[in-house]
Amino acid sequence: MRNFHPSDFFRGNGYIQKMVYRKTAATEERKEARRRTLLETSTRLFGQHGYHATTVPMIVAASGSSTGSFYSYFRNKEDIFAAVLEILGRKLLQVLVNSRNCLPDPLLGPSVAIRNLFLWMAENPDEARILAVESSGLSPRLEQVRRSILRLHEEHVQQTLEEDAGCVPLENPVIVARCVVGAVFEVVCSWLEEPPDQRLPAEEVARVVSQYNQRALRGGK
Amino acid sequence: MRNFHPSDFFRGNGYIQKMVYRKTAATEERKEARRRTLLETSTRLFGQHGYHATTVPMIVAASGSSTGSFYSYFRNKEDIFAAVLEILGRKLLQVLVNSRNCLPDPLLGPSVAIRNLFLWMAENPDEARILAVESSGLSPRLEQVRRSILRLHEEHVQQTLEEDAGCVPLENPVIVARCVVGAVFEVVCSWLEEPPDQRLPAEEVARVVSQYNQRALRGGK
Amino acid sequence: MRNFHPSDFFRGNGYIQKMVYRKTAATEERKEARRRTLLETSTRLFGQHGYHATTVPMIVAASGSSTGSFYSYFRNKEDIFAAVLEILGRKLLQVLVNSRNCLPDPLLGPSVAIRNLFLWMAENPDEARILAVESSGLSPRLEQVRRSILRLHEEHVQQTLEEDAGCVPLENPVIVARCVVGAVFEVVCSWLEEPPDQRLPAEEVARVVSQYNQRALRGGK
Amino acid sequence: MRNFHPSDFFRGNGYIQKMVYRKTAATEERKEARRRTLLETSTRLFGQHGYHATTVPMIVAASGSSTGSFYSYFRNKEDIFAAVLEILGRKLLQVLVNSRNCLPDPLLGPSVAIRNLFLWMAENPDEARILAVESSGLSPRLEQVRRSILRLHEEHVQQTLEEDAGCVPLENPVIVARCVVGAVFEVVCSWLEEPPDQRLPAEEVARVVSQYNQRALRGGK
DNA sequence: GATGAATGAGGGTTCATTCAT
DNA sequence: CATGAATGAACCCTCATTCAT
Repeated sequence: MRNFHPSDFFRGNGYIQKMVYRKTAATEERKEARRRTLLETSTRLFGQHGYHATTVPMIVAASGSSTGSFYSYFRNKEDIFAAVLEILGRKLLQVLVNSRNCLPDPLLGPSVAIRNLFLWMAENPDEARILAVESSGLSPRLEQVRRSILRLHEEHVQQTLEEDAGCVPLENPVIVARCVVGAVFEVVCSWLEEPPDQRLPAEEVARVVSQYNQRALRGGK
Repeated sequence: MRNFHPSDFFRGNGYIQKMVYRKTAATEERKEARRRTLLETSTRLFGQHGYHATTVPMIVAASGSSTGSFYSYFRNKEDIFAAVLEILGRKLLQVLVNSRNCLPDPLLGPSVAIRNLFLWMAENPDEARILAVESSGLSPRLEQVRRSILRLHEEHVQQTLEEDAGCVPLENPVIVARCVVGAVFEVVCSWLEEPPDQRLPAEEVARVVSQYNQRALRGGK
Repeated sequence: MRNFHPSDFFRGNGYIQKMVYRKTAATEERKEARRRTLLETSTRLFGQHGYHATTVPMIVAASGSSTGSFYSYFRNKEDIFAAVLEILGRKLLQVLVNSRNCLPDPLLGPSVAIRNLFLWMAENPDEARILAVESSGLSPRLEQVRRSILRLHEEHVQQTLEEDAGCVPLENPVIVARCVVGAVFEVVCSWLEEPPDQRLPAEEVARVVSQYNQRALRGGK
Repeated sequence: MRNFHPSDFFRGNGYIQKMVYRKTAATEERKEARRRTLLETSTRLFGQHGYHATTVPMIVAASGSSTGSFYSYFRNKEDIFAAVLEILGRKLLQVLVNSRNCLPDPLLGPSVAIRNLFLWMAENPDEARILAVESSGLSPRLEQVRRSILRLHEEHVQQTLEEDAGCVPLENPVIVARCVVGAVFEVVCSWLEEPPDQRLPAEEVARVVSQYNQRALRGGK
């Protein structure tokens, strides 16, 4: 990376924070807040209208910000989308990790995780749409971000499976993990596209999906 | 539909063929051929570059046609994409129907269909990408077309399942069908995104996916 | 050159004219005319406001054209400026060539050419400003075009000098040629920047410049 | 000038120093130092990248300053460029004056001055580029600054010529002075644009240019 | 009927400048 | 007084679509 950009110096992206000229804490906080606002607003807009139909003017208008400000926080539109994706990836992972940690019975492992995954997506339709629908077919860079998120989840699913003694021995856990993700995403998207008043209760759908995968993974046991 | 458009009078879209100016059969055939060329070319381009990155000039240049001509066959870019989608939907259904018809043993039903679905997509990467990736997150109209295709397949899967005595009794076959489709699409896409020289053989992946779903559907039996 | 652009197929730029689908002569002519209009308009605007202050909207407005049209004739703003420069280069060379051809006495060679060069620039202030002022300090590509034009003229001056028996033997004709060009450009620009009612007559200035260089070249003889 | 600006009260621009809030000398010095840093940095940047490609953020970053600070020293970007130009003008004049003062033989006057002018520019490429290339074709105000600098030099050259008894009687010394300046600038710029390893030695080029003008001015004597 | 030149709205992005802190 | 975050006008450019030929 040769040409730096202000956004390179934000916390948590692996670059040390240079130029710590003792800025007032207030300013720093406002910056963080604005950045967060931009990210939240664009998550909503990307989820509702998709990547291409969401324009930078739309984002800044909805955030009460300005074009110039936007470009001081993010290198370009692709950049903010990538940031949104990464956040979603982390949230998603959190859902899985939490599912594993708060487990009453380890035998339920995959089943509970899948159920929670579904429920989280059902409750966060914008996020779900971004992850499952809008993040595909974009630029190579974004495709890569998306892939790396999915890979993380695949790995997590894989681990969960391997820990689960009840599982049938899996020939190719990576592919199986993809099946799980694909199934959940597809069902969530279909469910979200139905008019809210005609939907089955999320809980019920979650149970069906979870059961489906559970059977596939544990051979009916 | 208030304003008619030449393309409304093409065969097979529910409108009777008006404007029977008694053209020579040759002309009619040439028109059909041109339309087909446009559709095939744009299938390739949409599959390779995606909906947004494929421009009308690109399509007509690659088809040896002209912009004006394009717009006499299709109302707009969305229109040709919808037409492409519909064709793909029919091809996909054909794959499933054929799988059912040429079945040695009805007990293998879902398993064989899933395997064939995967193999067809692996052999037709452009078509696969369009169905699984590029057709999501576009305009509401296209979303609807995509949904209606998937619904058809869900119905087909559902039928196959219901005919299959070996299946565990399915609580909600529609959702299960979605799981199947989602799993297959996700695995195909991941597989297509891997560099060709690092991919597992299509046959093998197909077997794993098919097995996964088979287990989910038949409870390991 | 990998990505072609419509403008690549214009006459006279070294690319064979492809796609000669037997277009009507009228259309071809109108295209040529529009292209010429764009070039002439932008020559004027570039000369008056400079490269950076001349915007594409300005050019198309003054040409009675449209943005889209502009970009079908020229790849971008840099491209049209390069085309303008090349035309000016050819015109300039023409002035020099004509000066040599219509020469009453070969001994007058350089002197007459310099005089005509000055007079042509004085009569075409926009063109003069572009060549002498506005074409420097731009992008590397444009710098190169400018340099190649100047090199051509240097070569021409050099030839003229070498043919001229009366010249003092020149140690380094390239540098001398640059002196000539530099002197003429600088004097023209200064002259053009004076308010028209305070200027000396062009003829007189031309004579002084020409004399100056004549003395430098022929050592007072 | 109606609206004052802090920078109006800097030394040496004709305005008496108001606002004598009796600041400590140290503060005053720091301010001067900062201003000088900004000027030196921007000289380098303007010379290397040109006026338009040099942005205010670039200048302040390279100077270790801040935007706000920048605008307390200079009214705007144009302003600092004008200041840079004026400094360069003074330096240039110094070169000429020194040449005249340290002269062993007054007959060599113009010749030595031209040689020194060339050598100074060759050794200070950023400054040379600004004077000869980047300062043309900008805003009217900057054009005026540039012109006034050149006028100073023209006057100096003119004086030198008039003192030089060996000169042929000059009909129009102003124009002749412009010829000299133009020739030197053009040769310097061409020379600077050649890759350093292909350049003739500066000394040699200086000699040729100087000789050329010497002949023009003294008629070979 | 076929052509492709023309259109122009609207996209992403930059950067000089201001002003609250 | 110094700072640098915020601003937004204006840039260049693309491309879906129309329509005269």
